[in-house]
Amino acid sequence: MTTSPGLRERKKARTRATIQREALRLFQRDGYAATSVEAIAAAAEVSPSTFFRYFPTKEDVVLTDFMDAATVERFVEAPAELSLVEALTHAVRTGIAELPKEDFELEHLRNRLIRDVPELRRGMVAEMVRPMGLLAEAIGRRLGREVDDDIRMFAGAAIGGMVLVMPEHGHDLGDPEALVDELVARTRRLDRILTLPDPE
Amino acid sequence: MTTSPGLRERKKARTRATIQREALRLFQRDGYAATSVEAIAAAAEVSPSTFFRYFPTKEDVVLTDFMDAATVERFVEAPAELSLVEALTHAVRTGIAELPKEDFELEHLRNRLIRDVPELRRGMVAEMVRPMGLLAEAIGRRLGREVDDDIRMFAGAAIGGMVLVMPEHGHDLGDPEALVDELVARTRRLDRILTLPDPE
DNA sequence: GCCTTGTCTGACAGTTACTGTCAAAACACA
DNA sequence: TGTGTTTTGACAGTAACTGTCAGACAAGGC
Repeated sequence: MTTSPGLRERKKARTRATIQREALRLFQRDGYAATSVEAIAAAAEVSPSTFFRYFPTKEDVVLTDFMDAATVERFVEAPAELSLVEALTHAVRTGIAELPKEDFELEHLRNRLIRDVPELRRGMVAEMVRPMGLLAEAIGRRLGREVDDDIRMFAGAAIGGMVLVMPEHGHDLGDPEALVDELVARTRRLDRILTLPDPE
Repeated sequence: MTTSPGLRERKKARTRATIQREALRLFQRDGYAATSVEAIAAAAEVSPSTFFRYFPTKEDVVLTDFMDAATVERFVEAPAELSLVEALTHAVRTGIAELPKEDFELEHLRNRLIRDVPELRRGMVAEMVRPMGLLAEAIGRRLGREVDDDIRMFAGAAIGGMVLVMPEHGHDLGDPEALVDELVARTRRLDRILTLPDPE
């Protein structure tokens, strides 16, 4: 895994990371709207064309999906006694914990941007459809059960339930632990609201 | 109310309706992306500037909010024995029923566009934050209860729960009754998934 | 080392959604 | 009819994308 997968691949990964890092830095410094793709490309020392090859839109630099394959796996494999919502919390929580603190800095910056820039907030919500779908499938796997409308609704409701209460925390949640605490509190609430009916 | 509110207002309303009608017609004929704002403006016999005065973005021609003040009112005033989800169904259902069939045609066209054009679908989901907020407040009013995080989560979950199952109906739902049936079936499911805990 | 093959990059031109400004036109009201 | 306000159209400008194409660069066989 950590062994070199070819010079080409490594270079691509580095370019991508550089673009994202520089972009976030500029967004923070000058504001999202005021930072042009051209400026980002210049800061990352690539051409605008290259920028768009790595990120299809300017938004996507900030909105990389927060529910990845690893999170899904942790959700499915979570201790059996946990409820669905608890398992989800568990998955996200351990994900945050495993994050190197350098990455967490970036993550934190991303979250602040999403919270503060309306356009990004909007994009984030729009992007939630994918996590919903992923969660639905993951629930199916965790329960060893066909994905039906009940599961799809449950998944959508679980993600949708967080939309209005997330922007709430105006405080910054700079360190991982505070964020996790917040998350746990929220999801405990969510667990009392949601119930997945038995199949059929 | 129905008496003329001045020539000016009437003309504005007509212009707005014309723009929207022409836009939807062109979207249907040529496709959403292939129809430029300039073309819409020309078809509606206004200037592009005027188009943007009536609709801040091209998307907004299609994405006029489906949860308006009247729906909220019907929700709040729905029979007391109905559950929250049932009351919501009731509100939407009666809203559809009251729609003149000409308007329903347009509504139907809009729904098809939203379903079929990815960009619009995305926009629709992004726009759901507002209905969520409206629903949260409406729930507070209906229950005569302060809007807290439980209510916010419930509202978000109720709307979010529909996201994955709505695109499902590939069939067209051309007539209002079929649509209502579909809606009722969905929301009955939703009612078993969601529970609003008592305050505190 | 060298050459071929496939991939990545940069330059460029073009489209279009959207913004802001300003003078002219259309309406409201006396 | 005249005056003040609102609405409109023309125009210029910005910036996010899209598509194309030739040149640079890495991978792998010789």
